[in-house]
Amino acid sequence: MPRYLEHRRTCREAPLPPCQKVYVASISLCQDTPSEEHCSCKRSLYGLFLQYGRILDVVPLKIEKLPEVKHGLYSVNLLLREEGTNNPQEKRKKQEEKAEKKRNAKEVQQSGAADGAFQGKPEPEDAVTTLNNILFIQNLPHETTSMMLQILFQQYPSFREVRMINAKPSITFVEFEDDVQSSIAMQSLQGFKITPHNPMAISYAKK
DNA sequence: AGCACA
Repeated sequence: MPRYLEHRRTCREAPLPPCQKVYVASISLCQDTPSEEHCSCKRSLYGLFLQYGRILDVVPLKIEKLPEVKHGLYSVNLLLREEGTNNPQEKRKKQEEKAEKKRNAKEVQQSGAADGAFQGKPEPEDAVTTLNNILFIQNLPHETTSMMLQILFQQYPSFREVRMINAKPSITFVEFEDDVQSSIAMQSLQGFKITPHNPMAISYAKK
């Protein structure tokens, strides 16, 4: 039995915690025929939403008003994770991050650097600042699939395709039709976490 | 950290 189904079964059998919130998200998706239990989109949605809480179900939606869209729209129903329900590892990491922020703030003060310290120094004309209709994504967790990335990026207009690199699973390229659209997608998804430990780092691809 | 495909 696939892991995402195991997870769902556990959810059904386990007594529910005092009800938090039920979150419903609808997302337009892939072309796969959703043969009930194994559709790659469904699996990807489980993968993407697991971090937010206890997934009750991923339900294909029927859209009568859009007869040409037979499938590809799902709602994800889940109980949002309560604050502080995260595992101890995460807690520790958060504490470390806080401590580091403090340290950094001190260093800045001591060196006398103000907010405008870098004003006047022109940014180097490198890949980070050069617009491109292709985005370069880094820091992806191993379990990332191109379907997951497609779900994330195709919600922005003029999405073209995701190209993963087999040899380097933690990076990928996402193409849009122009650099205006790619920039919007970049801003919106910058730092998006597929797992709590992997905020994605998005920059423009090198020309 | 890292930049592939055409």
